Amino acid sequence: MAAVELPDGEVVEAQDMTGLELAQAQGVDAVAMVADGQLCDVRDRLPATGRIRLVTAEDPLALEVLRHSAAHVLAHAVRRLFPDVKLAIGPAIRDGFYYDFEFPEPPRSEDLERIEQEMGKIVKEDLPIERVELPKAEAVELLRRGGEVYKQELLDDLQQREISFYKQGEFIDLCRGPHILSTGGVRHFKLMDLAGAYWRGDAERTMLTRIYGTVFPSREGLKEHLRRLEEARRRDHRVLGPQLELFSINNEDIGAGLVLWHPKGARVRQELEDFWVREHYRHGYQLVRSPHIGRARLWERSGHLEFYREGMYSPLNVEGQEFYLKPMNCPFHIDIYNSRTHSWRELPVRYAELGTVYRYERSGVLHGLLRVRGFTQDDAHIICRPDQVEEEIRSTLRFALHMLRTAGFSEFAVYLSTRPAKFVGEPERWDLATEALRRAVQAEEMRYEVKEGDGAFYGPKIDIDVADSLGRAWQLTTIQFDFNLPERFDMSYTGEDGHLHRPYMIHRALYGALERFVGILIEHYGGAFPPWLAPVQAVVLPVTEEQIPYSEAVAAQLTAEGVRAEAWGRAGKTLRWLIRQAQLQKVPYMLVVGPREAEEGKVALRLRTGEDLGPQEVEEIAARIEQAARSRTAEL
RNA sequence: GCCGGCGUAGCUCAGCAGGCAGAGCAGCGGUUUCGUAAACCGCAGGUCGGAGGUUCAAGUCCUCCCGCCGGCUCCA
Repeated sequence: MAAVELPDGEVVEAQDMTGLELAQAQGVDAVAMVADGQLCDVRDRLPATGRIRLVTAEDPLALEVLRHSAAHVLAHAVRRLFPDVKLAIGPAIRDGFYYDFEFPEPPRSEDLERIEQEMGKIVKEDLPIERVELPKAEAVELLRRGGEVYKQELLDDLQQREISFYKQGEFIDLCRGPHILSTGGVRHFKLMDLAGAYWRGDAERTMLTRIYGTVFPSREGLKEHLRRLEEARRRDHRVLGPQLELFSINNEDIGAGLVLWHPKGARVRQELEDFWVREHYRHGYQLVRSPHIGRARLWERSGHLEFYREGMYSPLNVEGQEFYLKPMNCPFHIDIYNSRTHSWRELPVRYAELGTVYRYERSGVLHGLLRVRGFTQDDAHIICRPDQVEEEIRSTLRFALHMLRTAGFSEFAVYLSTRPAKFVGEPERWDLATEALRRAVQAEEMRYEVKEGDGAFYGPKIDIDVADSLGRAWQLTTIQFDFNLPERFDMSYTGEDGHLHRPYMIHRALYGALERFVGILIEHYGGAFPPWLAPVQAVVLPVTEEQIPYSEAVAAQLTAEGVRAEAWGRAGKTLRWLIRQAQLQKVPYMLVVGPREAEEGKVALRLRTGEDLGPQEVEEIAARIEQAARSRTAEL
């Protein structure tokens, strides 16, 4: 007997029937069921024992099923309009679904509308979605007749004897399921985009056309989703960057993926860097600096030319010698370490550098500040003894969280990546390092997830993702062991025993890259930086032209007290206009001065939040801003 | 790199099927002297991303290049 939980919580016993039959008997509108946490088709037979849950369309778990069915409706519509398309795959994804097709003629973006309309018809027709099981030989024959070369390839990989298809009206598709019961359930959908996608993600193979869409059980769900997309668009750092005069990047003369930091963006970055430098000194790091280029032999020795050449800029030739722009800082730091011998007593050595590197990224993957070709890593290399490894990882984790929390993030996800199939170094070292990583996260009481075999070929690692204000995850911190470079550069220290030993080396970046980090911060804060990062902290706004001299005096006084303040008064500009400008520039503090304030030597404080705090002494306001900046809170 | 979309004034965009390059904002000049998200009037501003080509005529059509945007296994 299987115990089946109904959506209202009631549990009934059932056997020898399908989930669908039970649902119909119970008058339940089930679209899927969950057995052992696995989503499965409600058309399946109930298992003999175990606990099953029937899921309705409203259940969040059903969303995946709905999306997958929507992908079929999309394929159905495309097949009707373009009978010669070949179908590839059409899964549910995080925000919706897609389907990959091979079109005889690539469709144009205008075709999306037609396809959407046809999908609407199929939904209205409310075609029952049925499952058809075929013996493998028949399945092969069916796909062969239809000329479905991609589906045939998928079928070749399947081991089962019975192959499932799903059929709705005249449309049939090889599919694992599960699916909702009829096309009528796919009401609130929208096609989002058209894109190219290689078959199986392989650039060597055919370029297919991918159509993206999204679908929700309710109109409100769809509207809310579109609203969130709009909100993300409003916070897009590529839009806010130029608007807030932070940076520019689309300059044909300079080159793709190369960033110009304008004064305000440079100020934000400078504040971050100042903080970063101070904290690194406080945490026992030594700062070093290294050049932007190095001779070919350096990169030969490091192995970069052998394994990372794709990612490097072409060499420069100077006086018959080849130089490369650095894609990483590590070889330089190692060279500093190797410039003399080291005793076991002086480890750990921690070298840190805001090191600007250049990497060749394929033109199509560049994206604002988030993916660029020239960027500054907040890099460091920790060189230590085996007995120090665990404590180094622990303190680095604490340090990372401190840096991320200060920047305004409070939700983290930690991932531990272990040894991959192809690796260098001794397994014993891998084990020690991996265990040290594991014990360190446990000791810090951080929840973490293991990504088995996902480490780099040269060592295991821990990555930290943060969630921003819209709940999006960004990978920032990475802490990686390296068993490759210490060998290649023959790094050593003299142990207590008087012999030379190979040290452990850990690469780590906390923010990742300054460019990317600032991009993420812009989106996280929607451009409204906390006082310590705001490029302009306060603007003084005169009510009439009469108060311009006074407003300038106030700004000068604040500047003298260390506040980033500007006087914005201009002939002919009303207070309303000035406030609007300040709001658009997201300046945290607006200091209004009219005749009354000028008379009393005060200013009226208005916050970016719209709050009006009335007249105050200038010193009072300076103290307030300094306090907010010093504490690095987001509070104004 | 590849597929699709795009590039018109500093910014946002209009310019339909080739036929004299437009608007709003910003800028500049003036008027207004104004109390918490856009006062009013005027002026100036463009090798239509670049280079070729088709045409009597190209912002518009074709080719190449540059740059930007969405995407390129979240696997039936």
